[in-house]
Parts: sequence; structure tokens; C-alpha cells
Amino acid sequence: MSGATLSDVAHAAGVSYATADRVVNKRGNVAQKSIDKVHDAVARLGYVRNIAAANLSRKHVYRLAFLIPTGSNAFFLRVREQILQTARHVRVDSVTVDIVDVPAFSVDALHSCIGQLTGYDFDGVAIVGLQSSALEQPLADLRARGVEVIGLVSDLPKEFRSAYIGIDNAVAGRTAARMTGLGNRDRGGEIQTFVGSLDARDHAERLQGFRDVIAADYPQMTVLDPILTKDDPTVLRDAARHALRAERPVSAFYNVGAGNVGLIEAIRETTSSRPFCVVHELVAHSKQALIDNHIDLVIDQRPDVEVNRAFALLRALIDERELPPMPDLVPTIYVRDNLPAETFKPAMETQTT
Amino acid sequence: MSGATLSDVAHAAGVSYATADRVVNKRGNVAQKSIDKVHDAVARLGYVRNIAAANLSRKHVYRLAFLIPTGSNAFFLRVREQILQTARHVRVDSVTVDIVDVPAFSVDALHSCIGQLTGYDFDGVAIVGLQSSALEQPLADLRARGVEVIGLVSDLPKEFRSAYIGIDNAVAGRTAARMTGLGNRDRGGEIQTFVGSLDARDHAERLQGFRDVIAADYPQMTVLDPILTKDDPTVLRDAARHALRAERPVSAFYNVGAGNVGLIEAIRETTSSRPFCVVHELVAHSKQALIDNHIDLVIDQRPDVEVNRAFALLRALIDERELPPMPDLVPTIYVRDNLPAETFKPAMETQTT
DNA sequence: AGAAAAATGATTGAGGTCTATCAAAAAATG
DNA sequence: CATTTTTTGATAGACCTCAATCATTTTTCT
Repeated sequence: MSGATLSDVAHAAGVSYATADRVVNKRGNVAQKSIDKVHDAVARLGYVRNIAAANLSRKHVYRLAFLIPTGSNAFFLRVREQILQTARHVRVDSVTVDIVDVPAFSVDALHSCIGQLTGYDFDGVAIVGLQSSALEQPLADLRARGVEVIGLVSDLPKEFRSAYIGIDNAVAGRTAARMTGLGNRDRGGEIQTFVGSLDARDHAERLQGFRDVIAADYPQMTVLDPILTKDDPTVLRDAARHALRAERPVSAFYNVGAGNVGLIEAIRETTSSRPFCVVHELVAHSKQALIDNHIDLVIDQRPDVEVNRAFALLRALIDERELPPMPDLVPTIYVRDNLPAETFKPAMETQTT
Repeated sequence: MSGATLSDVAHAAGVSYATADRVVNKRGNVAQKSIDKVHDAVARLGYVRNIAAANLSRKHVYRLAFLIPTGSNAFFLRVREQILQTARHVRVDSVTVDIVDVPAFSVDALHSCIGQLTGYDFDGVAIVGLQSSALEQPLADLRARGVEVIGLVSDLPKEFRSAYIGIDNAVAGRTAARMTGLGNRDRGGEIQTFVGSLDARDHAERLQGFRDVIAADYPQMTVLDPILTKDDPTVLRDAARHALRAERPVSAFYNVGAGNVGLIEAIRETTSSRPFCVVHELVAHSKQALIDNHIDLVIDQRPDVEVNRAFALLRALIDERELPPMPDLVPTIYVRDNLPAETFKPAMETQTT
């Protein structure tokens, strides 16, 4: 059962409480023979240290940090909102949270932010990462100080973080393709794709996944080369307008990246039948567009779920306890009928620093 | 901050620790004047009792029970598995879990099970419920003893539980219809539906939602009257075979209930093109059927997520703390491309009783 | 053997709460 | 006013771990 205390362990091992404590808390200055005896007793009694009591005794507060890109990107606003909300709720468990703003998509900026984290003594940080070996050094420094690091939404170099929480973007792209294929089964036609940047790993992966499925299972459709949008709604709007007015209109749109406001605007202007339309990330305007029948599907990565997991995972890592069961994160498909009631909860008070 | 202790409160209120304790723990025998002073101090200092310390001091263990229908229903096996797994993980937080087997779909059996719960002193129970006023009395008795009650997957009479965790089945049906409509946009045709029983509230709701959307947005399609299957794979298989061999085959299947093994078997035999096919609940065989292209979509209610929430919610209710943020549960759409890696984790050790 | 180093034992206070007891004070009752 | 009842204060033990001190024993080295 959960009954064994450290005193029990010490007694069973035939050593003093102090020695048992030195072993389990790795304070050193203890003979190998004693270490073995204690470890043996721990295993035999099934001792697990009582985290609540431990935290109580040393007034421990979990200090967490989230490094999130700045900007008005609706998706990351959603992420922030969720972090604030969860932070507010876990405050009673002695958890404090800081959200650190990081200029978007800049390796240098991220590098320097991670470097600065070393100055504070966080217990764990979740980072919307970038794949760059330049980040390895500051990450290694951080972890050397005992800080737990996980990647969130976008991964970090694998060897330099304990876990990654986010979807597989190739899967997201494949899912988008499957839906597009199902929606245009024996009709064929061309699919106009849009990407923010092909340097962005997630965009590239989605597009590749999309192409793979269409090529394999829906050969009657053609994937046109993507239009580069830099996630700028204006660019997207103009490109979409152009495509909609072509003499032979495309039969589907797939926007790999952000900037959906522009795409939706272009579609809203259209009087004739519009193409089948798939976009990513459920936010206020994409939700509204679904309701208004301006788009057909939204592939979402459930930032709420991701953030919740980040909290649970960081705490488990910090406590060095067994990791909680975590079913695979899969891209979620929204149509106008299975929309959550509220994409955004009202903003809560801000956090302490 | 989170710094105020009960001693602080007592001091601020100008009463002794004992009195402050009597107030916050409602032990009685305290003057109204003192009650007010203490409450005032609590509000002023923002005192929240330290649950960890409280539980530590009285060796409190959370005793939870889950009432789950028996039978080989793959969905509920999945639910059980998830409960066991989560239970194993939260054991270190002094949480014990019992799974109580309840004969499926019997109000009498459920009634008697709930009645028996009164004998043990659980802190909280999650019940796969039924809508029957006969359950009101035992539920009221249970709650009168301070037991927190929530509905799981299928709701209980509203006034007699603190919360419900599950999807909206009408939404699930609407979602299925939307996908069916998208997959057969301008083709029209007939949709053969299957239900376990129209007395089952969830089945009826799904079917109604399905019909609503098809009628409203895809009038070129016709929803045939459902075939009653009692969730029996054999019945389903035979009915599906019959439909597949008709001179004018239907263009879509929608199985509202369980028993998909039979449906899949019938489809697997088919050599010609099969109808568009939507079913509920991702389990081993429906997952395999997706991979094998024998069905197109699975609408799932994520029992893993539901169970996790049930745990979190019960604990919050028991501790009388603020409820955790809980984004809407929405039916999840699976295609063959966004399947989770493992539908089932290997069975874990069983629980204590 | 003697000295230095390493390992161990014993013990204590802190951390915030619950539970319980006992004595003292205040209020209500007749 | 005297008595009963209600209310309050003071305090201590328990929960389990952490962090620290100090004294003692054992081991290692010269």
C-alpha cells in the first residue's frame, strides 16, 4: 500500500533515519553497503516519498515558465489564454507561472530568452521551440541547473528536452488531405494550397503529408504548388481572390498556415459556389466561417489540451514521478456541428512574475 | 499571495486559532459575531486552506468508485482500462478506486448498485447513468451522506448529480451527418442507419441529430428507417449483407450504436464498391477497419479524456475547490490518417477493493 | 599506532493543518 | 444572584518530510 514511511524504510534496512534520508535524497557521504540496504528496503516496502509532505516541509513552490511567441497570432493568443486560466487554477497547489514573450520565429531571440532563464530558478519551462542546433547550448545549460524542459506545439532539438507536446504535423496534413479527398471523391480538380513559409518545419511537414495522401489515394486530384503567404491575411486574400476569379476555378483550398482572415474574406465575397475549403486552427474567425458555411473543415491541435498536458507533465518531471498516461495527441477535425461552445473564455486576471 | 495561514486569519480576526478553526471547519458552537469576523478576515487575506497539509494531517485518502456496465462491449472495456491506468497513476496522491460492475441497461440493477454504495464511505462516485426517476431516491441518499456524484458517458437525472461528463449525442449524430453529406455532396442516394435500441436515449439523440442535418443541408439524400440491431454483431452483419446485395445499393451506412464487428464483416465480403460508412467509437476493430479502408470515419467520444476529467472533477468537488477549466467535450472524428498510435495500452495490474 | 577522513546515529525544529482536550471566560437562564 | 450553557482560548500530538547539527563510530591512510 501507500503506507510505508521513510522511518519504516530505515528500520527495515537496519540503518538510522538519517542514513536512509541521506540515501533517498542523495546527500552523499554514505557507504555503498548502506546505500544498497536502503534501496533494497525501499523496493521491498514499496516506499514512495510523500510529495505533499515533502513540499509542505520545505515550502516548495513550483516555478514554471512558458516561452510563447509574441504577436497577434490568434492561435497563440488562445494558448496564452489557456495558460493563464490553468495557472489561476493550480495556484492553490503552489504553482506559479510566468509567460515569457519571445519574438516569433527568431532563433536568435529564442536563444537569448533561454539564456536569460538561467538567471531565475525555474523548476520547469515549456518552450514553443525551433529546430536549430544553436539552441542546444543554452538548453544544456538550463538543464544542467536542474530545470525541466519540454517542447510545446513546435519541438526543440530532441536531445535537449525531456518531452514534446504537440501534434505530428505530417499527420495533420494527411488528415486534411483525406477530408479533401472524401469531399471530392469522384470529381477530381485542382487544389490550391497556401503556406506561410516553407522554411517553417510544421508548414513543410503538413504540405508533404497532404501531398502524399492525395497522390496515393486521390490521383484524380492535382495539388497545385503552394502560394507563399507569410501568414499575412492580405496576401492570402489577394491570392484567393485571384484563384476564385480564374476562368477554371480550383475545386479546393487548403491553407497550411495562418492568416485565415484574408482567405475567409475572399470567400465571403464570392457569389458563385466556392471551393471545398480546409484550414488549420479553430479561432474566433475560423469558427465563424464554419458556422457561416464559408469553409468546410478546420483541423485543430487543441491548444487547451496541450497546455493542460504541459502542466501535468512538467509537474511529474519535477517531482521525478511516473509520467501520467498520455494518449496520443491527434489533430482534431471540426465541422460546423461539433464546435465547442466557447473557443475563448473571457480573459482572467494576469499572472504574477 | 498564497501565504495566509489559518493562524494569520485568526490573528487578523482577533480570535484564537481554535475559534478560527471552528468557523472554517464548521464545527459549531461559535458566536455569530465571531463567525463574521473570521469570514471577514478570510476574505481580506485571501485565505485558502492548504489541502495538501489538511490531507496529510488526517491521513485522508480519496475513495472513488466508478459504476460501469458489464459485458464485452469494447467501448466500456476501453473505459475500464483507462480508469485502471489513471487509478494506478494517482495512487501516490492517496486515491483509491473501485470499479463496480453493473449489469448493462438495467434500471433495477443500477438502482440496487447505487443503494449498496451507501454502505461504504466513498468520497465520490462516477456513474454511467440512465435517465430514470427511479434512481432519484438512492442518489439523494448517497449525496446526503456527502458523497459527490457525477454522470459519466450517459447522464443521470440532472438534479441528482453534480456534473455530467460526456458528449452531446445529438452533436455526435449531426457530425456524422455532416461528414456523410460532405462525402456524398452532389450524389444523393439513400442512407441506411442502424440503431441498438430507440429506447436508448443516446441512440435516439444521435439519430435525430443525424436526420436533422441531412434534411436541412443535404436534401438530395434520404435517411432510411433504422434497422434495430440490439448492438448485436450478428444482426448487424445480416442486415448489412442484405442491404449490400440489394439491386439498388444504398450509398451510405451509419451505425448509431455498437456491434460494428458484424458490419465490418459484411463490408469485408463485398467485392464491389461499398457505401460511405460512418460508425461510432474507436476500438481495435473499428480502427483496423479504417486502416483497411472498409469504413470511412469513426466518431469517437474519447473515453480517455472523459475518464481523466472524471478524476479531476471528482477531486475538485470533494475538496470543495474551484472546478478546473474544462473545455467542451466534442465528438472526435477519426479517419485513417489521424489515428492514435495505440488505442489500448496493455492491461495493468488490477485495483484494490 | 596514530591521525585524518568518512560514515553513521540521534535528535530537533519547521511546515500547515486537523483533532482533541482542558480550562477559562462570557452569555443566557431561572 | 446563582447556575447552567455557550463560547472562547491555549495547547499539544499527529501526519511525513526536509534540513541541519552534533556526537560517535568505523574506515582509511601514513
